[in-house]
Amino acid sequence: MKRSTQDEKPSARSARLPLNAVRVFEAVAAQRSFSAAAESLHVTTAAVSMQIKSLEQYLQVRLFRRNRRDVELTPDGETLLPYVRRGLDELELGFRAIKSARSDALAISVLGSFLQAWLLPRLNAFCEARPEIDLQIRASASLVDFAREDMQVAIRFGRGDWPRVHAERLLDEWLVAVCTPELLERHGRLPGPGDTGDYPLVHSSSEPWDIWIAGKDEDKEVWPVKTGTAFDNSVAVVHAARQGLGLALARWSLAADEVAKGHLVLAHPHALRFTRSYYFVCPEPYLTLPKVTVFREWLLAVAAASPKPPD
Amino acid sequence: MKRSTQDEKPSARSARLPLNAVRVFEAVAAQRSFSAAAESLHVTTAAVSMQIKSLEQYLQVRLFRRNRRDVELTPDGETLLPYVRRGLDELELGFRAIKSARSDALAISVLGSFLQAWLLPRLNAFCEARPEIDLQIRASASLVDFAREDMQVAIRFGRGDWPRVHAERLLDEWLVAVCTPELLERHGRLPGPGDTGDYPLVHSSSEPWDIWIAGKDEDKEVWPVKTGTAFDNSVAVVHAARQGLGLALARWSLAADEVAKGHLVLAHPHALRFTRSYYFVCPEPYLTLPKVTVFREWLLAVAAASPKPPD
DNA sequence: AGCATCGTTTAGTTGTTCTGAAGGCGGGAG
DNA sequence: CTCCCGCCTTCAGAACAACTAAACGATGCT
Repeated sequence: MKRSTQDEKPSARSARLPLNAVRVFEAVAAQRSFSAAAESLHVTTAAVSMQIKSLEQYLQVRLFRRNRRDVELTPDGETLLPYVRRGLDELELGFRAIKSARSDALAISVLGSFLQAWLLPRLNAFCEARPEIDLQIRASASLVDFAREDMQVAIRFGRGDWPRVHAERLLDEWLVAVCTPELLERHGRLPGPGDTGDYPLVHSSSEPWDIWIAGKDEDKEVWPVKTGTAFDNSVAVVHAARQGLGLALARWSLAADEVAKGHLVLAHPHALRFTRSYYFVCPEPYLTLPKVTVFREWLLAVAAASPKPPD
Repeated sequence: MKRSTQDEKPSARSARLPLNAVRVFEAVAAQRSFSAAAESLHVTTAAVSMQIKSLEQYLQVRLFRRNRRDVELTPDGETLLPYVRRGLDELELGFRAIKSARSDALAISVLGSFLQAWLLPRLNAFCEARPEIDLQIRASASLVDFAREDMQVAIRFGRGDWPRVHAERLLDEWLVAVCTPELLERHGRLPGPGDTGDYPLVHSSSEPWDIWIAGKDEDKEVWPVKTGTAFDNSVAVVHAARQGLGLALARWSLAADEVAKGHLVLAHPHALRFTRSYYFVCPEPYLTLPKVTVFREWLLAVAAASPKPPD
């Protein structure tokens, strides 16, 4: 093969960018340690050291400041890191896209509470309508990293401001005061937000009664812990209320079905709006996968048909 | 170094994704040919063939259909390609970001006509205010590929819908009918859009008089060619009008300065709005580079202070 | 002080990637 | 029809990049 020095194709990508060194760079930056990165890459520290050195030589820039006890990124390294993360994520996402385009499995990540109280009761209809799609549900409290896991879509609770994903509002959320009809008859309607009358209260650690009393949104991440019956699970609170244990402050989406069936009633017509909502989330390019499209459209339709609280 | 089989760090990126093969894949996909890709990568066809083979083995998927005369992407390859492009672009962008963070040069790509008639007259102020920034202007009609060129920002004309860049509206654009004051005195005001009276007309191929007569926007890409004095350059039309050659249909941004100085006057107060505008464009992450921030803020301020047409 | 930790260096080895030549395959020219 | 050409593939060996092990320097902890 002949080689000339000046025959670059105009669109040719510079053939020498040290991609493997880039991967090593990301590992070191993530662990802030050459040795730890070496271990996670299954090579020796020496190999990592050399890769980083070669990348630094290529870029003519020092990427890490080697301290005695640890390693930190230089400003240049700090600049580079987010690009490298996004770049490698994108490549990995591509590999996963192919894998998932080849199978009929659709893996969904969803909050346990939401799954149990909202999604599961509705999911049967989808499975029957689309038996060819093989749903795999994964309940999880933490955010999915689509580049690291074979997951195609997620339902998340938040403000829809997650970086580099397609996020589409599904359902708004409210807090309502619910109890059994019997309890309501015994104690009467609540005078209003800010007052829980003489009701026995059922507490949830994530939506404490303080919110209702303050009449404000849930922006504070951590509320003071209250004594009394408390659950660390938003669904458990609803169940407790259904058992007649007391008045519960519940997420509307989780209590709505029970209210519709008459098992629970609102002790006050007011519904306290969350600033956060439920979102349908996936990597933007996955939107073109047929099974994702189908599921998304079904989900949006079902969400739109979901009852809103009174008030 | 000890090695166990099950000690994956949870955050470790799968260490074996064949990054070099990915680069080869992109080259082949771009050129639709193993041999051409080989040449642009400065290796033999055999090497390319093996890289692709190893990638196909890794993914357990055929990426190319080898025809006799050429090569085409399989659907799976088609799926993978955009991810690979984005991923490699992002990495390359990172390298460029470091390089450009280290220098005080700010490279700007801008349309020749806009540069000449709008940007240059204003740029001096910037150079004086920020002498430490070393501006490099590049006039170009085509869109810049920030991943392939060492260019930090651009000014483009369009609808602001370019993929994967930050685009911010700078200036709207109008078409106005301009001529010298003498000509206006001789021929009088135009009766209205759709009528050019008995004026001699100066034509520009990119903004032909058909637009004015139709009173419609310039959505059609190609207009029928008109006979008569015609220029293929939007600035030349303005100059021609200034020479008294006739009535010109000119972009407001290019004629405004001449109008302000009284060298040109509007033959009709109507200004025909373009749906396209001038945009400040750069890769999103570059927005954090100080020199980009400084230039962007200056540019937005100057654009906001730029005169709007009457009407 | 002495050991432990961490990154670097060196020299030698391993393993991957590349080359060059040969080969298959099909289309178009003669 | 046959031959040659263009294109990708395969193979064996060569070239090279990447890796390991071991020794080393630097530093902090005890």
